[in-house]
Amino acid sequence: MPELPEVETTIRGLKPIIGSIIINIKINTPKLRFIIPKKMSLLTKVEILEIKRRGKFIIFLLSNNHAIILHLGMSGRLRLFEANKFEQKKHDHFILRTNQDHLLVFNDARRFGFVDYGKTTNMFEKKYILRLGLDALGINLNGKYLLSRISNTAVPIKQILLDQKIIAGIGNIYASEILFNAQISPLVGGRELSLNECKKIIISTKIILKKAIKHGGSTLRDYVSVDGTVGNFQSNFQVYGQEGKKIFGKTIKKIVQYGRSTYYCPDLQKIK
DNA sequence: ATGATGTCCTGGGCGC
DNA sequence: TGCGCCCAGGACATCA
Repeated sequence: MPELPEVETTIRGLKPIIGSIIINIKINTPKLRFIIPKKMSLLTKVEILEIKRRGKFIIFLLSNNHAIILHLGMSGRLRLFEANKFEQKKHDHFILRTNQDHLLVFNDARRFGFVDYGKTTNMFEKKYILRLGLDALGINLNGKYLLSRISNTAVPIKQILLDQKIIAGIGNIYASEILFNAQISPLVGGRELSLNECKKIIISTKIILKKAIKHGGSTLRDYVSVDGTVGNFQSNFQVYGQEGKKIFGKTIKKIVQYGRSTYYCPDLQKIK
């Protein structure tokens, strides 16, 4: 579910617990995508120093030189509650209580998400972090970088945008929206793209993702921000989920690439 | 290496 | 109202 804008919206909503002390952590479900390290449930009297994002990963830096890394997967969400207003729900897998009586709750119906914990130095050496490409909103991400990463591959650009090893943060919804914005066909192979087209894609990436963040992300089924409010960028989708509708008089089409839906407008996004 | 497919899960929506 | 089927925002493994 959650792509970069939803993860970013989540992190911004977590500001109230920065500087708080963790009192305890309750693990209701020992295994999500991976087994949750047991020693995390022993965590106590540790300050949350910082909450960062890397691609779609959420990183909590703690005062004991340890870090929690969390991925929301497809259906995961983090919610923040006042302790006295909280009612546990189905799929609340992980509950962190702070000294301010905030509860941070990780709910994930499909359990494709995960929570990991360990020494900060070790956490940044995890392969799921090391292999990430440049962040989609990173200052270093530019057309030249994209070109250098894709100039040898026939993989279609839609699939390339989903590859976290190349650009970290884009998911299936925003990939379609970005390519529509850049007026580039999702079917074009990486090696067919010029530097100028790569530049266009990166510019569109930043435009779309930033705009989505401004709108609090997109809510289709699962996603809500930490206070439970829904994002509304979905009302700005130009092509995603819009099969058969017209844009500038041209029809939007849905195709399947690598088992994932792609929406685009063949008349406006030509394969050169 | 590549690309197509399967897998981990639950739940919502739709057709019947 | 119920049932079965298909689909879903992620990421990875496996197979030919």
